[in-house]
Amino acid sequence: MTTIRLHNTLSRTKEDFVPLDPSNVRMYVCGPTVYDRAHLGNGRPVVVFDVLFRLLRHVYGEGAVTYARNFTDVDDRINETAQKRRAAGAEGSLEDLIHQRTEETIAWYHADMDALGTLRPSFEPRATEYIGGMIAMIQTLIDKGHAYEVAGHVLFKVRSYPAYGRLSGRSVDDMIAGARVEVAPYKDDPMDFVLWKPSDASLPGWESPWGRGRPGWHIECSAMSYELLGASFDIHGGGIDLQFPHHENEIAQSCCALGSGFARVWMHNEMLMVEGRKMSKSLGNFFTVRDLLDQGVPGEVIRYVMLMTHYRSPMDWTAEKARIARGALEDFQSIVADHIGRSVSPDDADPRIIDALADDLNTSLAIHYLYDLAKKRQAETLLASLHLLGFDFSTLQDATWSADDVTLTLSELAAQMTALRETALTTKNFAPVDALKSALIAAGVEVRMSKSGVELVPGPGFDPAKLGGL
RNA sequence: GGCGGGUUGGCGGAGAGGUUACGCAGCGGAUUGCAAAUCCGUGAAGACCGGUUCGAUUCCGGUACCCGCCUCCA
Repeated sequence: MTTIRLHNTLSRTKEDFVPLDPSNVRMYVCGPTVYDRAHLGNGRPVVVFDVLFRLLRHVYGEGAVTYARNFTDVDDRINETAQKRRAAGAEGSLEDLIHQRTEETIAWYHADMDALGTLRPSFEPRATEYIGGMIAMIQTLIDKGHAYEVAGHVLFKVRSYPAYGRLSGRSVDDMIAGARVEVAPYKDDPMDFVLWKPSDASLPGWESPWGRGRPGWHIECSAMSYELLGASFDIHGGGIDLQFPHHENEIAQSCCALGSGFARVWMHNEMLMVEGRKMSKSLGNFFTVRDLLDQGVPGEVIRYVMLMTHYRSPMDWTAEKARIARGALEDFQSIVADHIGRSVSPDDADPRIIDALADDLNTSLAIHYLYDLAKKRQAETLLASLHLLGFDFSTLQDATWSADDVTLTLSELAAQMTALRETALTTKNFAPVDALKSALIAAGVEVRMSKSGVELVPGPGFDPAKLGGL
C-alpha cells in the first residue's frame, strides 16, 4: 500500500501517515462562514483538501474515508446582513432572514466549489444544528475548571491548559507581551477567549445555562468534529491564518473537554496572493470564484492554477497562469478526447503521480508527470491520472464552447475554407481565403491549416455571435 | 516587539549532496501560398557571506530582503 507522507504543523516535519483506523480515515477541514460569496482565497483549501480526500480514498478505499467540513452559520456578519435587509423592508422575522441568507450563501458555495471539481465532503454540518453539543462541551469545560462564567459570557481559561501555544509555537507570555490582545474588563486573563456570549433581542440566540446567547466561533468546530468524527481523529486542515488563534483554541477546548489527543495531523495551506499581498476581507483586494467563472475562466482552469503551486507555498493568482493552465488542459483534453466518458479506474493513474501526491501533496510534481504522459501520448494513463487529480473536463467544456451548433458551424466553415483554399492553390488567388481567415480570427477562432485541410478551434476570445455572417 | 515561512534560469515553479525538473516566453530547424498551430532541437538558475564536504543550489551558521500570524479571515 502507498505510504502517504504529510507535513504536520504540530511537529513541523513530514511524517508517515498512519490512520487510527484504516477502515475509517477521518478528516476535518474548517469551512466557510456563510455570509457572502466565497472569494478565490476561500477556494484554495477546498481544492487542496479535495486532492487529499481523493488520495485517501484511492489509498484506503472510497468508503473508508470520512471528510467533514462545516458551515459557520452563526456569525455577527450574517446578523448584520439580515438586519440590513429588515431595515430595507424585507419580510419575516430576523431568524427567517438569517436563515434565508445562510441558505442562499450555502447554495452559492456549493455551486462555486462544484465548479472547481471538488467532491462534496461526507458531512457538511451547520453550526446551528450542533448548539446542544456546544453547550454540553462548554459545561464540561466549566465543570473541569477550564472555563468560567462572567457577565453572561463563558470564557476559556487559557492558563489552565499548559500546552496552549504548541501548535502555533508561541508562549502565552510572549503573546501578551506583544500587546494587541483584546482587553475586555470581565476577563480574568487577557488571553482568555469566549466560548459563549449573550444575545440581546436583536440577535439570534439559544437558551443555555448562562442565559440566552450564542456560541463563540472556536467552540463550533470542536463540538462538530467531536460529534461527527469522535474525540480523536486523523487530520485537521485549514488555512495557515487559522493556525492561531482558531486552531490553537480548538485544541485547548477539545483536549480539555475530552481528555483526548484530538487531531493527530494538522495541515495548513498557505495564502492566496493578489499583487503580492494576501487576498483577504480586510484588505478588500478580493474577487470571488463566481467572478472568475462569469468572466469565462473555467473552474478546471482555476483548479489547475491552484495545483501548479505546492499547498504550503503562497500562491499568486495571475491571468498569465490562467492562460497557461487553459493551454495545458486543452492539450490534455485533445489527447484523451477519445477516452472521455469511458470508465477509468484511479488504479490506472501513473504511479509516479500517486507517489508525488503521497509525498505531502506535491501537485506541482504531479503536473510535471502529466506533461510527460501527454508527450508520450499515453492517453489512458493520462486520463486516469487527471481523474485522480479531479479533472473530468465537464466544466472546461461547459464553460467554453461545447454547444453542438457551434461545433457544427465551425466544421462547416472549415470545410468551406478547405474548398476555397484548394481552389486558390491552383488559381493563385488567395484573397477569398485570407478574407475568411481574417474574419475567423476576428471572431476569436484559431485557424490551423495543413496539407490535409483546415482545422478551426475556438481561441481564448472566441465569440460565436461573430460567426453569424460567415 | 514575539512567532512562523520564504528567497531557484526572462517569468512561473519542483526534486535531488555529485547525473535533464517541467511549463511559459526566447532562439534554431521542420512544416506552410503567407501566417498560426504543430513537431524536433536548444541556451539560460538557485539572494549575500562564511562553515562542513573530495564535491552544495541542496546540510549548518550569519546577513539582507520579502511574506504571513499575533485583530474577522482559508
